[in-house]
Amino acid sequence: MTVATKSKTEPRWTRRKEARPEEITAAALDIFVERGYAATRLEDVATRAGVSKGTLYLYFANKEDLFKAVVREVLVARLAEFRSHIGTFKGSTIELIRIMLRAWWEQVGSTPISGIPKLILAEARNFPEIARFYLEEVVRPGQETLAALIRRGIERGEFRDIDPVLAVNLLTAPLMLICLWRNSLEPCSAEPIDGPALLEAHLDLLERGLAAPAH
Amino acid sequence: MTVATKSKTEPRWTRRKEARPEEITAAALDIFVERGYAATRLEDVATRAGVSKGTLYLYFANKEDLFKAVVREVLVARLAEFRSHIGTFKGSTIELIRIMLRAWWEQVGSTPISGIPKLILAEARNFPEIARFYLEEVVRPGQETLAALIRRGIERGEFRDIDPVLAVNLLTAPLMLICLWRNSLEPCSAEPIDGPALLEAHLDLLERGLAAPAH
Amino acid sequence: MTVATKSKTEPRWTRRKEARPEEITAAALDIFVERGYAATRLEDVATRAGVSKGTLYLYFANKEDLFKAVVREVLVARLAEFRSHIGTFKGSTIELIRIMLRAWWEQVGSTPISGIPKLILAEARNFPEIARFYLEEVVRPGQETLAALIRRGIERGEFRDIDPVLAVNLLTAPLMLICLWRNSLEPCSAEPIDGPALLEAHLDLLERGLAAPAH
Amino acid sequence: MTVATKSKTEPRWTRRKEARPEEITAAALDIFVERGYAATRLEDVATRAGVSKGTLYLYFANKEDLFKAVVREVLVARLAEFRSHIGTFKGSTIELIRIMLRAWWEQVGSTPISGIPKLILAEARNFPEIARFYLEEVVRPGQETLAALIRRGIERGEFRDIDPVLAVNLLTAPLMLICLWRNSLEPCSAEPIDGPALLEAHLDLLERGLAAPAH
DNA sequence: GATGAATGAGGCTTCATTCAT
DNA sequence: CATGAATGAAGCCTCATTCAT
Repeated sequence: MTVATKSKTEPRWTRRKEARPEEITAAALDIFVERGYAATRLEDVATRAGVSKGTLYLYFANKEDLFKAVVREVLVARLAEFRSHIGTFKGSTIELIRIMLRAWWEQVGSTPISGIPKLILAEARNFPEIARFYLEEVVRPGQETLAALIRRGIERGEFRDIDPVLAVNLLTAPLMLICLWRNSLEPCSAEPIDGPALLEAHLDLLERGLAAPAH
Repeated sequence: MTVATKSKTEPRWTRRKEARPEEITAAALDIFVERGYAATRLEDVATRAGVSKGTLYLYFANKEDLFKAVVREVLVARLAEFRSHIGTFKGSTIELIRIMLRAWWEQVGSTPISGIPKLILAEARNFPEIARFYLEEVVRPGQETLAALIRRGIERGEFRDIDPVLAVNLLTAPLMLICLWRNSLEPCSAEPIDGPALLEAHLDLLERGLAAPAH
Repeated sequence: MTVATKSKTEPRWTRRKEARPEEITAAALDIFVERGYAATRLEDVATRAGVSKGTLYLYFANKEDLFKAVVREVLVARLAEFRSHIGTFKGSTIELIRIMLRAWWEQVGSTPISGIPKLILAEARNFPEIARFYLEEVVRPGQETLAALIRRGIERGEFRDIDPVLAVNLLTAPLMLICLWRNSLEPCSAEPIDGPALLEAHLDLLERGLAAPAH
Repeated sequence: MTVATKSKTEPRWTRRKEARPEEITAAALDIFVERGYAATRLEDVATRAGVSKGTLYLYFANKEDLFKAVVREVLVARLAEFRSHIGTFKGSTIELIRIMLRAWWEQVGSTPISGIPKLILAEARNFPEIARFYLEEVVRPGQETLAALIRRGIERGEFRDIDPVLAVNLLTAPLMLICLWRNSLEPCSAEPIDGPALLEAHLDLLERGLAAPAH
């Protein structure tokens, strides 16, 4: 929220107050993803953020508020960024999809943000409000954007006739798999998933599997 | 104190000792899936199982023990059942896969067992031991079985050359999506996923996407 | 309560019901002495007595009642026995004392009954009623008997002039020490006290320490 | 919520963090001595210490840890104090003993520390570790010191030939009696023991009973 | 603003007690 | 009579939250 052009007034303070909330939500994201909401102790969040327990309450009303802030902040920031890209895609539909998935890997799949889906899946039933927020702000828009892409492919004769909704689910399933694997089983000594390779294989499968029959 | 004149009141325990553990784990599975481990209160488990709090401790040493019993029991029971089927598959490889996925839907995807993957993904980092158990007893054998199927398809010239490990991930990703969706977002008023339709679309995609080029 | 003259009716039962209460109190004495009242679990008492938990309640109304029964039974039985001896003592006073202490060792100090004083000291403040019972039925009569002995020694010119009450305390202190040591520190790997030797040394000390000056 | 207009209400914590542990162990000593370990409720300890239940856990990991801290703190503090006195004794051996016992009365017998022996005797078998600690740090050194005194008396021709170990037990038995009486039966309306008088009588008995034969 | 000592509601767990068999 | 499965009150302990400094 607070940004670059800030005053130079307090010279003796090295840690800038304005950065606090972000430092805290970043720390909280890590621990919420790692342990889940209920098992996360605010003391641990505070410690990882380098502040005291009491300080959390200067910025967030309570644990639930912090949780929502974590989800919202990360999502809201990324969503804006993502949407701006989507409009600019050009070329053949499968090429658009290829570019999108690669961008997704760069900005989500390979970053701590990949922890958000795991967090939400795990806590959805304890936080229906957050689940709905996520559904409406992330899932639905994402699905609609992708469904539009699929429809574009069908209309342009690139893809065979397929239910766009089902196609969107098939398109996104491996992305979910990557997010969840990376943030749950992989840290428990499972061998890591090779994200880029899986995405390329997925794209190959999609290209052939969606292709319209050769006239 | 006076006992003589009452004889038809509801009995304190009509059911058998042998039935109790399953009744309890069934109730516990529901609630663990719904809320996660930490947020699950044993009192709620007891109530849903129709027993008192103390009764849980006649069968399980503590909460963690109950949790492990839930995972182990459900998995172990299903695994045995599943393995017996796998050996009997015959016919073309894609047909085998088709039969397997449909069987999976019948026995896992459409049942409460679909909650187990969600539970494990959510709690893996709090229960690394269970994560490892699941990896070794479920994930790895499942992946190996499927990888063998893929290899069979390649060797018989049915499938194009593809990394079997990646193919297995692509094959299973929509199954995971179904499990997770059904047990997290769907109960929060998200529109339900049509499992059978998604699986058929998935199979179509696989059939075309894996097919060897018609040379 | 139930006694010797019992019918010969049920021939197929080997374990006689009438022995039950004593078997239970004997087991309970051991465990109460070992762990204290609060830390004693009735399940352990039942197991050691070779009966089920429910059976305890056929003979004792509740835990407290069992505790009181243990104390009372052991004490009442011994007290009667002891009192019968006391009247018969003869000879010089120090000789009487010598005989008494040796009898005490035989019948109390070297037996499980030595656990009773430890039990009562440990639980007196939680069971004032028992403490008072013990004071009035055991401590006070014992002290009076001994005080009478001391007075007899003084009157007969055997002992120097000493406050009989204090003398009784000095007389009994090593007995207490033996009881407590044997039932608390000794089982924790402390080297055992040699009861008979200590009593003999105590008697020697008393003989010289109480002796009237040779005028 | 509104804070401004109240400012003179009782403060939640006026005392220092450093004072708390001692306040708590002092309160705990009282209640542990009074009720025993198992029957002591931490809530009562907290109340007597003037803090809340949770506060105990800021200073002690759990109930057992608190118990050990009570024993250790009281003993360690007194032991150091006591040892410093012992070296400085001079004069005839019986005179040394006389001085020691009087010092013991001042510093132990007449103070709450007299509750420790009762506590340890009562709980030894539940806390063998503490029993051993007490044996090695208190009982054994004390016995050795006293045995050395006895030997000194024998060597200097003041005392007759007696087994020093037995003599030590006879020497300390009345002290134990005082400790136990004061902390168990006496609070249950038993008439109090006159400590100083008993100790003087004990010293008289010892002086005569241990004295070497006249010529 | 920032701290961390203090609080106390709430959950896990034990075990004395009950009662259908 | 005897059993032992079942109960639920009670106590230990955790941790989100508050607030004097």
